[in-house]
Amino acid sequence: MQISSRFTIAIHVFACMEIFGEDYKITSDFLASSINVNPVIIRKILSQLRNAGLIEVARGTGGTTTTRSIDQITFYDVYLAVDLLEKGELFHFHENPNPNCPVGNNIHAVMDGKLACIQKAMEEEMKKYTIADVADDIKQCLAVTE
Amino acid sequence: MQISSRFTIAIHVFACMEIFGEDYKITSDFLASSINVNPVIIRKILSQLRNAGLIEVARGTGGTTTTRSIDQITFYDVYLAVDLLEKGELFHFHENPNPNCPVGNNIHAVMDGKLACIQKAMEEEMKKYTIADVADDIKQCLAVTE
DNA sequence: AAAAAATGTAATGATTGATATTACATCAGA
DNA sequence: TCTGATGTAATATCAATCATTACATTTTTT
Repeated sequence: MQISSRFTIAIHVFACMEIFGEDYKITSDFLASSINVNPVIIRKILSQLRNAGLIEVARGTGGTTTTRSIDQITFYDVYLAVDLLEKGELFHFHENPNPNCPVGNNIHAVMDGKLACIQKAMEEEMKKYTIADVADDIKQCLAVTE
Repeated sequence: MQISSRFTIAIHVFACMEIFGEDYKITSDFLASSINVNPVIIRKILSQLRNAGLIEVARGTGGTTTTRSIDQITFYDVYLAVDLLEKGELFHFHENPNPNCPVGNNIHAVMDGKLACIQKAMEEEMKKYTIADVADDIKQCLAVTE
């Protein structure tokens, strides 16, 4: 099963805030038009980012701003905000192995540590990339094609 | 979104094959009873493992065997066999960013490499663990509690 | 005070994937 | 031939994603 597109959409949101923030007011309609999804989807994601403390959203007047420097916002921060895993577990373990079976009785305990390591490897790699990396790369793309 | 329990079930299958393989015939009913899911689910997973070349399943008579030593079967092998990702991509990218927007036009190219690195970090960690590791740990659990 | 523009959010629907279950054709060995 | 097993189609339930409509609420502007 894939990780929800909410994640890439959220990164896209931040990129728009950085690239267009000075010249435009960043509304959900504005974002929806760049990302090409429904504005309500954007608003839900903005809510999640706001709840995670990553952005502030102006009611009434509209507009979105980051609460800290974008080189301090990692992919992992965004992932946590937007892709709520049940109890934070990446792997879905089958619920009820047979406790009367020597394997069923121990499989969970034996695998948990290994699965946690795998999840951690992914999360640590996610922490290496920031919104600033994405914004810089896009700026470079734009500079080249000018 | 979580990774399907087919993955942990498949590991459980291999563990049963190793722990019980000498004393019992490993049928889908036998496995279903230890894992506590429907036998048809097990048969589907066995099919996937067979298609991936990891096991052989005897028709008619029944029974399952591995095609190679279990210290040569990694979590990654099992994951690939069982959790078919669309085009192998862990992340679901929003499909149609606006090509007329400077951000929408470049976001995909700019992010793809980073997402691939994250996915690779996870896959490389998966390659570190084998079925033998799991089986050994279970044997140790059983030795202690005897 | 009213209008305009935007957010917050509930409600509904379509679609997809996971899992469970029934049913039955097929296969191999006794 | 009978029995026990696999292979697989068909169907159902459930949860999650994403789209969409509708509307209450908030803030600024006029």
